[in-house]
Amino acid sequence: MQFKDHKPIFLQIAELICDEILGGKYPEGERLPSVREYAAEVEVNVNTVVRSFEWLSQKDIIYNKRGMGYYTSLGAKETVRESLREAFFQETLPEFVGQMQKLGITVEEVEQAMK
Amino acid sequence: MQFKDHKPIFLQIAELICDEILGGKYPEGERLPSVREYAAEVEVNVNTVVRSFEWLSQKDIIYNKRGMGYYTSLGAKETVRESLREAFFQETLPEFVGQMQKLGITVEEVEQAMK
DNA sequence: TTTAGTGTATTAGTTTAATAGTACACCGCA
DNA sequence: TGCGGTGTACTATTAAACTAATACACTAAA
Repeated sequence: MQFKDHKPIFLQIAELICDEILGGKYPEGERLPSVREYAAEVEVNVNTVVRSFEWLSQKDIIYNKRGMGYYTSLGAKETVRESLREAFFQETLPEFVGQMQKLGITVEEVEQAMK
Repeated sequence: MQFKDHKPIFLQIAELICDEILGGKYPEGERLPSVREYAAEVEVNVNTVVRSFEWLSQKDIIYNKRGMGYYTSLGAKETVRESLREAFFQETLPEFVGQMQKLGITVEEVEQAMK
């Protein structure tokens, strides 16, 4: 897997899993691949995936069953969706608008480029 | 100065200088503060500012006069502007649109939030 | 009970960014 | 010439992220 260099890999993996949950790959209560499997899949060290899973656990997106593995929490999809929507409107959008103003880019230019 | 933790400080400083050039603070051919001055201003180590200045030199945005200091290049403002516009249309905008689609956010919602 | 697959814990080493302090060559100017 | 301000080079240290390898307790299933 390709990672961007400016952001910790374990966070990029956590976000990837969020995207997969959002895309329906792991329905609520579904078991995720083990840390060793996932590490092999994205070609990364096991410890890095452990950090990603712990990060997601802390956000109540997944949880652990001792000796069995990690499972998606109830309402995980909605949790992820809400979390990302909030980040979009509170951070991404203002940043986006700020850049537009700074560079003198009009709404029309954006609409034109979006096609 | 406040720095974000996920991005190298020397890059954030370089971008800050780009913004200042864009804002007209350092016209073409104008001398920048010395590395020591700038380091004191943003409360950072001298070596970090050195890296920022070297990074900007490599992009032909500023240049060095031996024993005298750094100066903005001819066309620096336009160089910065073009560079940022390209990044906007090639990276920021596609990423923005991708997030909208992923989260099911409509153009109307964005327009509403922008007010 | 044994076995294989879980997560977890620990230790060690590498890399990159940043800090800190020092020394040096260059330049303008008094 | 000599002084003070430039950038530059160098070494050392710290912290975070990542890699690597190992050991261990837990669980389900044979």
